[in-house]
Amino acid sequence: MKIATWNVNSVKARKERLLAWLAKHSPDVFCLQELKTEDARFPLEEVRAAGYEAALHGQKTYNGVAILSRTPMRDLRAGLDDGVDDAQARLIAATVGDLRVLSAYVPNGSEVGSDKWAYKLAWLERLAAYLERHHDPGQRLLLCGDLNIAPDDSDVARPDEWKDSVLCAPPARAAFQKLVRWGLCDVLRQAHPQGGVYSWWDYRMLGFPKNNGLRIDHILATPELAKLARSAQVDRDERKGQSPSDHAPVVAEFAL
DNA sequence: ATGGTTGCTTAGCAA
Repeated sequence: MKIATWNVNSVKARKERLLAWLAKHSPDVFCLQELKTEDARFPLEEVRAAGYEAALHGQKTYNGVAILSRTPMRDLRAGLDDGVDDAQARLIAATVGDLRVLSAYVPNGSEVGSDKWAYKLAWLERLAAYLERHHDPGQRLLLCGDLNIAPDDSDVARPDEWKDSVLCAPPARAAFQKLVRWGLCDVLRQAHPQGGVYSWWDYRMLGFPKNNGLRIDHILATPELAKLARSAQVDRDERKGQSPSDHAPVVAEFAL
């Protein structure tokens, strides 16, 4: 079973790339982030024609997440489901077979110390509470998406340049470790323990040509599921060419 | 070097 996650940075701007990627890689489950569009404007017919069902939690202009699946999904849940008044569409969950799948777009946080930074840390706390409330580490659970955290310096091409950023600051990394301690394994790290694998390169300052990358997109799995991982990688080629997203897809194969 | 680029929406925000 092939699982993938990709921050597309606008599904409308990336429609042709998305359809081409589906045709080429045929993931069984594909988590998407930053759709930047309402559900009614998602290219549903084209995605269906490619052989996928879609669970959508869209939003105009910003955010928006989805899960695509070749087989039927059930028990869809959008949002953090905690009663907080929050208009930002950043989480959707669905069950595929006996697998619970979460597609998450964690807030970027802008600058350390800003209001957006506080929202990021609060959102991560709410995500941890969501896991406690709805799940346990004994289940087959996948948390996929743009978590906007580079867990370790080995996930950053230029650690000194990024150490004070919202992607690397200690409170963000501590929030990631809290998810790990709860019972989520970092499947991509497991496949590349030496690091040096990146999933995002800033459009600015020639980020990709200089390979000034960070690993902020993740496939996390509960322990029994992580043991079934057979491969995990970043499709770095998707970052190349005309009109790429600033993120590359992360792909993992499971013996399921 | 508070720079630089992209997308959405149309001047300014978010990343």
